[in-house]
Order: sequence, then structure tokens, then C-alpha cells
Amino acid sequence: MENLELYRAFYWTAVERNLSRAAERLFITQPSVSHAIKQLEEALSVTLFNRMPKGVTLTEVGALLFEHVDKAFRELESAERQIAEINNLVRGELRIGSSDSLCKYYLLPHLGQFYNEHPDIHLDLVHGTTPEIIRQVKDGRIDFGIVRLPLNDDSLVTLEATVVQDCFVAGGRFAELASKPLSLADLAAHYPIILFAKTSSSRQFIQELAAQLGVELQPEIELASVDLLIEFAKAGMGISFVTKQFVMNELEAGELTELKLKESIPPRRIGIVYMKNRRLSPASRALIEQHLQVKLP
Amino acid sequence: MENLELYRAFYWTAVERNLSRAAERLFITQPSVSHAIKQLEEALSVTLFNRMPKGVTLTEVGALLFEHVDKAFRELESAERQIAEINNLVRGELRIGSSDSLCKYYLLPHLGQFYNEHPDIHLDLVHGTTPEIIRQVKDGRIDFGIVRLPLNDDSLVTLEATVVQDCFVAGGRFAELASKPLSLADLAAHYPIILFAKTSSSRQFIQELAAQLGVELQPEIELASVDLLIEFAKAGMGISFVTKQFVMNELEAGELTELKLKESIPPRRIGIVYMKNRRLSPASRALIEQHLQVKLP
DNA sequence: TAGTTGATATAGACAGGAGTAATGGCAATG
DNA sequence: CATTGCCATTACTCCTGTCTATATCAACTA
Repeated sequence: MENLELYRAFYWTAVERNLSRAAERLFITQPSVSHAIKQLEEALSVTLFNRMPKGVTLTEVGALLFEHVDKAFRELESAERQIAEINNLVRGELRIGSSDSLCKYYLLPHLGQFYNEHPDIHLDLVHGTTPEIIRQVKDGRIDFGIVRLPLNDDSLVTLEATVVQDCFVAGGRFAELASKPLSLADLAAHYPIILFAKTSSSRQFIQELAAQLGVELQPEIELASVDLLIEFAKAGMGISFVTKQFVMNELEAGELTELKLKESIPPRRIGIVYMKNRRLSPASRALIEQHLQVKLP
Repeated sequence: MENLELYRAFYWTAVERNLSRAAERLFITQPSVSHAIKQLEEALSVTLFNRMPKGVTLTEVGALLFEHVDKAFRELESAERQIAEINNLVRGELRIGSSDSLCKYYLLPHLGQFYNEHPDIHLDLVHGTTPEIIRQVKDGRIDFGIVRLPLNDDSLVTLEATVVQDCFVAGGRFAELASKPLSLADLAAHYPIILFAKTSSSRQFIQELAAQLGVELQPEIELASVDLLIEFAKAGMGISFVTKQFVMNELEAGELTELKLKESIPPRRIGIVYMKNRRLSPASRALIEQHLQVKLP
């Protein structure tokens, strides 16, 4: 068939058994329906309706066709209904990528509420390094990513989500260091430093900062997770470089203490990134605007 | 959706993963496809494709939609294929109505050959009185009818199919009557007459003919089937009024003998009738033209 | 039997929109 | 860094789907 719209006229005519009523359903006039049916009949070289004095009835072939057209239309309706549901947030999928610890400490708390409000939206969280996240955003495998800024990529939209402050924390026998300001050089020279693994942006950040200050930062211990950084510091194994917001609980509980550093550590911006030429899914928009409280353009 | 044609563009784009190739499939240009996809996306308020440097890929929603569109299209294709088969006589249905004995003696012999040639065309034979057949033709319940002519109904097409000759036949002890010509009055007065039931056109025919000749035809025996008319005559129970063509076998075998009547019985025309404003199915056309050897207009 | 009602079919005109050609922009590739 | 192979945009053309008006037909109805 060269024109699927004809099937719509056929469908309603078959349902209503009356061209005029079908026309009303289709919001067109009766001659248009008549014409459409005729075109369809000619295209298929069959008679689909018996024209009776008081309406039309399906021929055998018409009835055969109707069965299939009916199924096809139900199929399309079903698809459209499901898409409407996705648009209305009653179902859908939310795929978010976040680098390293941002997932647990920034995203997770907000996701809880989102999940309560939209339990049928399937969550898919991936984590990886910032380049990995960017890659997946570009490939369309995730809806958006949460990464540390700055980022310069013209094909991405970057929204500042929050700002975090890194700091050195100590616990156990090193807790007393908190009383007096220290310089980074002092720390590096006299205390065991615990840093995140080399690949992390956090590690690169402090390493570069130290280098600018002419300090060579050589960690005593390298760990692959923020949780371990915290635990090692709590155990008094050394001084961990962590994001302050991520250790709030421990600081308030007195299990960790923030060291006063003579040099100031610049805050680091956390951003939401997604493809410029791609529309965010309704679920993404809802999460970003309503839960993460980030204003979308 | 207000325009089903957009789904076609969507379908091929999803299959080809490339707007330009989809355009080729659709015999339109790439910008048209691009435009169509865009319209569909706006109508559904979703993004269906990720535009990649080397083509497009389906988004999650796009993939969901594709499943359904694919099914819908298969459904329509299936319908169109079946209709094509009906047009090509590899399948279909043939619904024929014939009054009384015409079915067995005229139609059946030809149907055998038709069935051999087109074994997958379903045959549906209905028989009834001429008015019943006409009614069913008009209601579209049968494709065409085979009835005795004349018939004056402007909404029907009437084609003369064959001509039959009625006659009186006898068997057994009455067979000797065949040697000398008899008048209808003689027959009516001195011999037991066996006629078909009152409702039949055959009965009305001979009754009217007799009345015109001033003869009152009072049957000794009334029967409801041609077979019984034949059997009773063969058994010598009386003289049956039958269609000569229907008793050919018995005449040739000598089981029955045709009486010589002084009056001539006019031949009766048998016709094919169908609705003027309805197209005959391919199967009907084939049977009528090729097997019944009746030329269609 | 003429008139009415409730259907579908046909004819002709018109406007909206699908399609086109030309062009631009972008990303990957060698 | 030019080339290639994509998709998007624009401006214009022309087709076709739709409309109005009218014809036609069958079944009632008075």
C-alpha cells in the first residue's frame, strides 16, 4: 500500500458501517471517506464494502483485511499509549552516569525520593571515569552524566549542579593536628598521606595543586574507593584527601577532623552534562529540575 | 498519531539506521525523511533516534516504538499478501447459490474441475428457492446465484448460462407409452403424474403451461427432490416431469424413456445473476468464464 | 405515485503540506 | 587538513487530500 492513511478511513468505516459516521470520526467529510475507500479498493483490486441502501457492510475480503488492520492499529495505539506513559513519568527508564563517588554521595540521596515518587521508572546507574561517562553520553547509552567541571566540549550541555570543597581529614592519633594550621608542604613532609588512585580526577586535582605550590605529594597509601579513604583516616592510618561534603557525617560525629590548611583549596564544581542535540527524557528532566534542583535551560 | 505515513519513514529509518538509505527505500529524498522523523518525534514528544556521525541509532523509546510499528507493518503486509493470493486464485472463497436441482445437475460437474485446479479456494454452496437466492445475492452472502430465467430486477446482472428442456419421462410398465405421441390432456386424464413440490419453479412452470392449454394437471404423487422424481418414474410409479438434461444417464441406460408429447414444452433458460454494483471475486470470474463457459460483460 | 429521508458517488476547485534541490554544518578518517 | 559521509535547514513547487455542491439510489410514507 502506498498510503497508510487510507487504512484509517477503512478502519472507521468498517467499525461504523456507515461512511458518514466514519467521516465524523475522522473529522472529514463523507465524500472524502468515499474517495478514500475507493482508492484503497483500487489499490488492492478488491471490493471491501457492500454498498447497501442503509450503509455498508464488509465483504469477505474486507472482513479479512479488517482483522489485520484492527490488530495493526491496536499495536500502534499500544505504542503511543506507552510513550504517553513515559512522557507522564508513570513509566520509563532513567540512565545516569556519574564519575566515582558522586554517585553514592551526591546522586543516591536524591534518587531515593525520586524512586518513591516514580516507582515504575527503571533506574540504571553506571559509573566510570569522566571520559567514560562522556563517551556513554555521546553514544546515547545514558541520558546524562554527573561529572566534575570544568569540561570543554561544545557538543555537550553543561549545567553546574553543586559545588564541593575538598579537604584533608584526620582521625585517631592524627586528629590533634586539627588544632593548628598546617601548610601543604608540612603535611607532605611529615605525615602519611592517603590519596585516591591515580586515575581519579580528585587525585589529579590535588596533585596538580601541590605541584603549583612546589610541593611533591607522595602518598603513603593509595586507595580505590572513597569509603576506604574515610575508613583509613578514621583508623588513624594517615591523612586523607576527601570531599568535605562526603564526610559530613564523620566530621559531625567527631570520628574525623578537618585539618586547617594554610593554603586554600579551590572549590570544585560538579555538573550535569548531556548531549546538546538530544532532548532529555521526561524522567531526566524531572529528576534534574525537581530533585537535584538544577535549572534546565 | 495524525499521519500514519510518518511511521513508514520511521520504520525504514530504524531498519536502515541511516536517513539517506531509508530515503532510497521510500523513493523520496533524505530531507523528506529527516522532516518526517522530526514530525513524528514532535507528535510523540520524544526523541526516537540518536543522531550519530555515521547514521542514527534508535533511542530507548524509539526501540519501544519500533517493536510495535514492526508488528503493525507485518500485520498489514500479511493482509495485503493474503489479498494478493485471493486475487491470484491461490486462495479465497466461492459462495454460490443455486435453486433446487441446478446445484447438483448443472453446477456440481463443473465444480469438480474447478476444485482440482484451485484446491485452496473454499467452496460454499447454498441452495434455496429463486427468491431466497436473490435475497442472498443482494445481501452479499453469496457471490452469485444460478437460477431459472427470466428475472426482471434492475439491480442484478443476468447472464444466460444454458438452456434446459423439460419433459415427461416414464419407466417400468409405463415405458411403452413412449411409442406414440400423447397430448398433455391424455396424460393428465389417464396416467398417474408425478410432480415436484408446489413451491418449485418447475412445478409452477408446467402447471401454468397446462392451464394455458386448458388442462388441469392434478399430480398423483408430489415429491420434494429431483432424485425422487427420477426414482419413482424408474420404478414405474407414474410419469415424472423432469428436466431432460438431468435424466440423461437414465435415458441413455434405458431406465427411463422420454414421452413424445403433442404439445411442445418451451425450453427454459438458466442464468447467472449477481449484483450490478458489485465486482465479482476473481474466483467467481474464473469459474463463470473458464468453467461454466459463460462470457462476462 | 410523488415526496421525503438517509444513504453513497461524482465533479470540480482549492489550499496545505509533502517533496525537492541546494546548502550548511558536523564528526570521523586517513 | 582536506575529504567523505552523515543529518538539518531553507525556500519553493506542485500534488493530493479535502471540501462544497450536486447527483443518484433505495426504502419508506402519506
